Amino acid sequence: MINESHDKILSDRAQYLLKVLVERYIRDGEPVGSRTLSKDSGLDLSPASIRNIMADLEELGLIVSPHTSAGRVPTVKGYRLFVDTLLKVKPLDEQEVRLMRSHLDPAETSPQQLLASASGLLSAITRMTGVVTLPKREQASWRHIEFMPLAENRVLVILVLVDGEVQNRVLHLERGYDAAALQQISNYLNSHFAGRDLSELRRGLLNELNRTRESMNELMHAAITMADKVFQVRGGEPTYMMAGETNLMEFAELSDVEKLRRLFDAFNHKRDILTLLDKCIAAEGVQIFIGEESGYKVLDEVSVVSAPYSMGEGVVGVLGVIGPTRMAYERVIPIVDVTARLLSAALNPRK
Amino acid sequence: MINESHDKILSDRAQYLLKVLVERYIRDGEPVGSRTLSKDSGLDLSPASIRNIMADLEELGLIVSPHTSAGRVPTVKGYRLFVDTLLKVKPLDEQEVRLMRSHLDPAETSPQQLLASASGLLSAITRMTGVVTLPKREQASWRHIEFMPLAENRVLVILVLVDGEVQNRVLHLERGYDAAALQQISNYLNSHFAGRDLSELRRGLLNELNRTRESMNELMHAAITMADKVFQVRGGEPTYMMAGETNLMEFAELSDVEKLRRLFDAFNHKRDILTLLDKCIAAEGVQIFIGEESGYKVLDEVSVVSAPYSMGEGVVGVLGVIGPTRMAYERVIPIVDVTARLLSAALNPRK
DNA sequence: TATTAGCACTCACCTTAAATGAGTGCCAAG
DNA sequence: CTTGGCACTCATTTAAGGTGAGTGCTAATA
Repeated sequence: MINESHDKILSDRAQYLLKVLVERYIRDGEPVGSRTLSKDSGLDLSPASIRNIMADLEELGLIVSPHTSAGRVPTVKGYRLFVDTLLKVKPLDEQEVRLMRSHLDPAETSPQQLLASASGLLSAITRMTGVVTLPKREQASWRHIEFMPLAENRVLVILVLVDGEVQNRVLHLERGYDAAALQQISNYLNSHFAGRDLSELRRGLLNELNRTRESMNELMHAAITMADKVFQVRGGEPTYMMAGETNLMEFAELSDVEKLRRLFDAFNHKRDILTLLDKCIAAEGVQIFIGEESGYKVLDEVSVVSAPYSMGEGVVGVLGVIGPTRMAYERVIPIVDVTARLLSAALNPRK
Repeated sequence: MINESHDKILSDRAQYLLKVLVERYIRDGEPVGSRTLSKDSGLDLSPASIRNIMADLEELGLIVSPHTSAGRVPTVKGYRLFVDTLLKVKPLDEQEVRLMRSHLDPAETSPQQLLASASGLLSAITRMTGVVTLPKREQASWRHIEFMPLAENRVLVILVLVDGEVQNRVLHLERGYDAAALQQISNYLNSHFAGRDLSELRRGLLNELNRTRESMNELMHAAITMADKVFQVRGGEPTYMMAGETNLMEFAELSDVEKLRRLFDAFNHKRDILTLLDKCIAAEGVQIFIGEESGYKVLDEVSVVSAPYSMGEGVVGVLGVIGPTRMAYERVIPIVDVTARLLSAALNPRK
């Protein structure tokens, strides 16, 4: 009775059986029993022996049975072991990659459209939900700014970033400026600051403000405070693009309307999903959150497979796939990986 | 046996009973039987008499029983009669209107945001799905256009409309232009054509093209063909904003995942919904499509209540609510009506 | 003629019980 | 260590009976 099985290293055979079990469960979604496993494994073992091993696996918390007389199902820990050490990701074949590349054409008119294509592609190819976070732009630089008067002291700001993305917002000011004044302000900012990195811009502005404190005319002062306002509120809250949400309705484990509703609500509120995806932006390659690992209750029954993509210098966003824990990881992982690479390439036609 | 009931005019009493039945069914979603109706109606009639009348109503196709021993449920025809002649829409009380108005603040920074607020408001207040089509802009005029060179013969076009909305798109051209040339082109277009109505613009352009055929320098020619390109493809396909899709999951009649999936897919494909909503743009006030009336199979189980809204001169878009056929029309109708008015008012601060 | 009471009938829905069968744990023998 | 055997568990299925809401019809009543 000495508990020597507690941190017992899994035998190769046990690991192999876990692998077979997970694969089988992923394939058809039903608890797999000892007899099935015995046949499926190809090993020459009787169901009874399999049962012994399964008992070990259960003791280690890698599998559970949903109820007494059902087969076993992988736990999160089981999936984790599976994807971390048992899984063989077979690279996509050339033809698939070519197909994917054709959907992420760098000649696509705008980066925005590229991102939309990427999430659509992920969703279409995996038949699950594709998601792409919009680029963090702290280190992006802008190339042109334009101001335009609106009614009642409001000013429309148009900001063009180097990659051709256009942002616009409306500023409420204390006083109005006429078109000519605004034109001067635009000119001043464009000639002095265009091309600067957004994060270093504010420092530059403050410097300028100090340096020229006395000599400065009112217009320049206005220009600088206005620019400050613009870049202060930059971009609103970050967000993402999704595609294929409805695909998730096909999966039996989500066929409960209440669960679906919670999941979709989470998609709409975005906050949880975003903070989760943000964790991946630091990581190097593909990241996987299985079920409850994510830490969000709504995501208990789904897994997220993600990978960062880059633009210009560094990583700026994350893309991925959301689907049931019981997803075909060995397929999804390379798909996400390749999509991230292709997107990065498409976003950097220069290189 | 002479069929004199065939196009019999409904007695007042029968109509009244239909009204009570529909109201009751809307209230708690279950088939209503003769006994319930007898009590609910307030009339001093026994269930047996009610049954006779219900038989008449059924013969006229206004109600049906889902199965032999259930109560009766309104048919589409029944709902139609109900909303057309039986329904008393009570106007919203002052307080509600004030609340709604506060959510559609004309000081809202951009029209886009106003539309988003409107659909959000509709969804929040009805607990169903709110939808707002984006304005048709054929008659809108623009106030400023700007071109900016991108890599590889592509040009970024920024178009500012009079209401402050900004549109941008990318043109692929046969040859490249440098920043200076594009600047000249912008200047030319802005000084000659800004403020023109978009629909008459192309005519103006063609005239100009003919008038100055020989005397024209290459740049002007480029300007005109470019502008033509811009305004030709104006705006991509029309679309709409939605809010509260997930609210529909609460309704029992849509608790079937398969139905939900089809409905949500329809929302995503937009085409059917848009053509349906477009029909309403011509109508004066509130329009109602009940179930299959819409002509789209996916919408069989839902109703659409819509009203057009205006901006500047005429009607430019439609907003509305999508919910189960069994919705509280007497509440939804005034809500949609008022929202349309408030939105129109907010979009026309001048007037 | 309109209304009503009475009655037989239908049918969804619930409860109960029994049968089924996949799967398990454990033990003793190989 | 492996295996056959065996008793046991328990979700799932099937059948059967009971319940009750609701109906249509008929005949009596006002």
